[in-house]
Amino acid sequence: MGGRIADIDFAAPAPEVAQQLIGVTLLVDGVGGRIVETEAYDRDDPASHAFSGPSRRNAAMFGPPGCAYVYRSYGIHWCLNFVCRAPGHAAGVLIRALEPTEGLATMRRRRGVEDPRLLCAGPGRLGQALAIDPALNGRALYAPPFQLLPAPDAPRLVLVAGPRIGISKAVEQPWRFGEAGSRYWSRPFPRGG
DNA sequence: AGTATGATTGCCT
DNA sequence: GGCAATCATACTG
Repeated sequence: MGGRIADIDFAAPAPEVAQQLIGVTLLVDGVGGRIVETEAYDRDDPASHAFSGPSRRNAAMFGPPGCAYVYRSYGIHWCLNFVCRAPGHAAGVLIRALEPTEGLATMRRRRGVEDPRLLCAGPGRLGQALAIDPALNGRALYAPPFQLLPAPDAPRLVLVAGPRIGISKAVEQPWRFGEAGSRYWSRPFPRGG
């Protein structure tokens, strides 16, 4: 089916894609791990980069679903999103945390820390650990260097949800999702997990 | 042109 | 808990 990669339907609304992605293994050049935390951003979402219309930075969000949207955060970090819904809709899912499983030594070297819980816990840390950079902006997620591997135990995954982090608008929207009980979140969820 | 604001992190007290 | 780093974008004039 068009738009479907691994077990993910990128044509679906962002909150659904954000939940489908939990448990999926994300690798960039063979380095990465299981996605344990995501956030959804929709086109008509005051907290989204796409809310104010197309710009040079968010152009990838207005492109086809199933591609990467890479942006610079606070002038320092490179953060990775997956574009979803129809082309031009400009919805996306921010990948916020991984449970590291592949390329631990590489990620430790890139991050400069040993603790596996500090390698990919947060969008900026994840970007550094996976060497996310602007060259990946707009690239398809179904082709190298990206790999998305289905979660073998997806039906058994238990998810938690809560408000998104670091935003000032639409703060009450519970569009942050995580794998219940994971020790690799960027921050705890308010009540569950 | 100038100013304010971030989908953050790490270091400081 | 506070705050600097650092820069693209948005908003003001």
